[in-house]
Amino acid sequence: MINIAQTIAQLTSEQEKPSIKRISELTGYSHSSVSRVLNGLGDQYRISKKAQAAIVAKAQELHFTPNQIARGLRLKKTETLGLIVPNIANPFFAEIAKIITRKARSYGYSILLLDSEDTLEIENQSLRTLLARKTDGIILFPSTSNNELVEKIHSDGIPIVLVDRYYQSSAVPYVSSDNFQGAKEATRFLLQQGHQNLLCIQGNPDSSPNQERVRGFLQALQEAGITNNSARVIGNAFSEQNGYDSTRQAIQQRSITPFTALFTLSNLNAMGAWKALHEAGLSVPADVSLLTFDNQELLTLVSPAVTAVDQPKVAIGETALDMLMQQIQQIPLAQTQLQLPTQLIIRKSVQFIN
Amino acid sequence: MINIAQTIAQLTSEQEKPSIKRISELTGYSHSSVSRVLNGLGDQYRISKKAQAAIVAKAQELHFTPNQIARGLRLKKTETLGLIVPNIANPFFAEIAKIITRKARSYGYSILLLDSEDTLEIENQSLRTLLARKTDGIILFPSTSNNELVEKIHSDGIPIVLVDRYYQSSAVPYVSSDNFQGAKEATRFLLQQGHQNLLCIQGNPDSSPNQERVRGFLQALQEAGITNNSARVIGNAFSEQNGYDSTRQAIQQRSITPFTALFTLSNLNAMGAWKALHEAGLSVPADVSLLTFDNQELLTLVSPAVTAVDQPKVAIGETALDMLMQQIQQIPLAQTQLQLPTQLIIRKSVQFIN
DNA sequence: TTGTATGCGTTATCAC
DNA sequence: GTGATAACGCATACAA
Repeated sequence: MINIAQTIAQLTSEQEKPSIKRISELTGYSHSSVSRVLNGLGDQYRISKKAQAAIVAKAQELHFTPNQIARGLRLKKTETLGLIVPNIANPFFAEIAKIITRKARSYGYSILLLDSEDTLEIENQSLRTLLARKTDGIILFPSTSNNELVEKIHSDGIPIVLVDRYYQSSAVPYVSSDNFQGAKEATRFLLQQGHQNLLCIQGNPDSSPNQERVRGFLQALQEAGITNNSARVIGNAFSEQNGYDSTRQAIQQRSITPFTALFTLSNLNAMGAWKALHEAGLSVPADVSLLTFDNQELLTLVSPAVTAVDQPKVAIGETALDMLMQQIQQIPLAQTQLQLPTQLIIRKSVQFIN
Repeated sequence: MINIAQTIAQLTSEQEKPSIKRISELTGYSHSSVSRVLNGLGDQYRISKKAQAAIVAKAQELHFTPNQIARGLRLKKTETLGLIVPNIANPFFAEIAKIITRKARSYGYSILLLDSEDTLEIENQSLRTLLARKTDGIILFPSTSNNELVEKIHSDGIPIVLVDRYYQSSAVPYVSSDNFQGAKEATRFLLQQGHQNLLCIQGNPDSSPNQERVRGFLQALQEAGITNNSARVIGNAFSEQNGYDSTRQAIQQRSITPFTALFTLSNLNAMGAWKALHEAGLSVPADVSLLTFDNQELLTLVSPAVTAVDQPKVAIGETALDMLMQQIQQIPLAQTQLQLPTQLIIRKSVQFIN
């Protein structure tokens, strides 16, 4: 009786996971042959039609899918890419993540998503995770303006590309918006509309996009003959809170430092500024004109719709992936440091004055 | 000469990747001992302090990190979770993804992110990808109202939990908002404010959240003695476009089917409706009151701020992960089908009339 | 206290 | 045409 029970148990457990070994047992062919056939190498190895048919049939019957873990171990490639973003809940990052995910899928690659919370500590922990998991490449939105671990990864020859932010005087490949030109163009537009007293609400001063945007802002002012404007750059974070606080403070000191236009350096900053302006009873653009870096759907919904510098998110995401895939395929990169042009989208939040 | 060159090449290539084998060679201890020490089992196996010290020192020197692929193959667990969302660029999904990613990290788990584009085909492809990659569990935001593959995965004992949407009369565990109660409460509020002629702009009629919301809407009307209102549910997708189109159409037919309040069933629908209302020169709430399911930051920025049904995103994300981890750890779930309470957030977009 | 041998599922090298 | 056999890097049962 015990034997029978055991036999039944065995038969039942014989419902093992489909594997090459199992197909080999069931068809009578060696696992080498099975592997070859299933990888489409049957003809190349001149395996008989009969054997091929039997193997394929059994594989389909068992719904066989190769174990990617085993495959990854053997092949030393996982067909997985690591993506580290500072905050996936921020639409800017989410939209680019979408582009990247979609394109990666078209390459047959999957995405391991890590959220660094805009923190060096978690960023590095995430990088180590990706290293241990042997992802074939890494796409990183850096949270700081330099990172030794990233430099090491790059010099170790592991494919990596930086997006949005980058490191000064570093050879690590990156793709970002042309923040300098974008900010300069936006500032010029403000000046053309007759605004002389501008106020710039910046984000994280330690980040390259912010630095470049501020540089564009100041350069446009300088070219217009307006000098000594560095005091007109306030704020310190890419957050709604900072946009709100900085704007409130600016409004209070308006008698000392007057302004007719606000240039916010990110979408979150713009949202905060917008709130503060409305709370103070100031009307856009009648009282204060508003222009922001980083175009977003919601800017078209508020009234008046907000004039914005649009970043080429699709191009950024696709280029990042292309650059990464080229590294993975050992194709030398034509350009390793790319700054893509932005576009000024004129809406209703900037008024002409004189 | 050739020999020398070869020797040098060997020496150089001797810079192999750090591995247990390598540490074993360098320290003179067997790889079993190395593995044990590195997994913190040194004392348990009574490995000498001296050996432990030597092994740990060498591991640190080489910056050894265990290869998670090999580990996964051996241990049959990857410490990776699959997350399939319909659209990572939609803030609702992105915010929950953030919660999930963060909490997963605290468990030591990583997230493989797939975007199904709200399509059954890509959803199934994504599921197969996760199966092949042997993720320890799957969190799925379904794109349809049933899916045989999901049922099979669940009956195969693979940990899975559905989020936001779920399947009728299915045993697959899920967590979502209490869409019925939320919609009912919102509708009641509209009625209390004196509105009798309501119009509901729905999302995907094939999805469970939409069905439940519509049910709540109709039930509240019925309880108020208002009948024959099914004609007052229009639209067919959770998109801005559908919100826009449906609203425009409703405005045109306003003389036939008058309405004083609009109840949109998602944030994107609300955005579209908002646009259409403004384009038509209708003022909120003076001409038309607006209330939407799905609270979002941007609803506080527009003027007037929009009254909304807030879904407990944090609780949804965390509960989903808890339920998944319990399955992974073979802990029986106390409840497999959870509907979490929503909260009506009253702002300025609904006017009292009589 | 430590080492040997085996296997996870796959692909690749070689032999016949 | 096909099949042993080894190897990827790790963990572990079994020895000693």
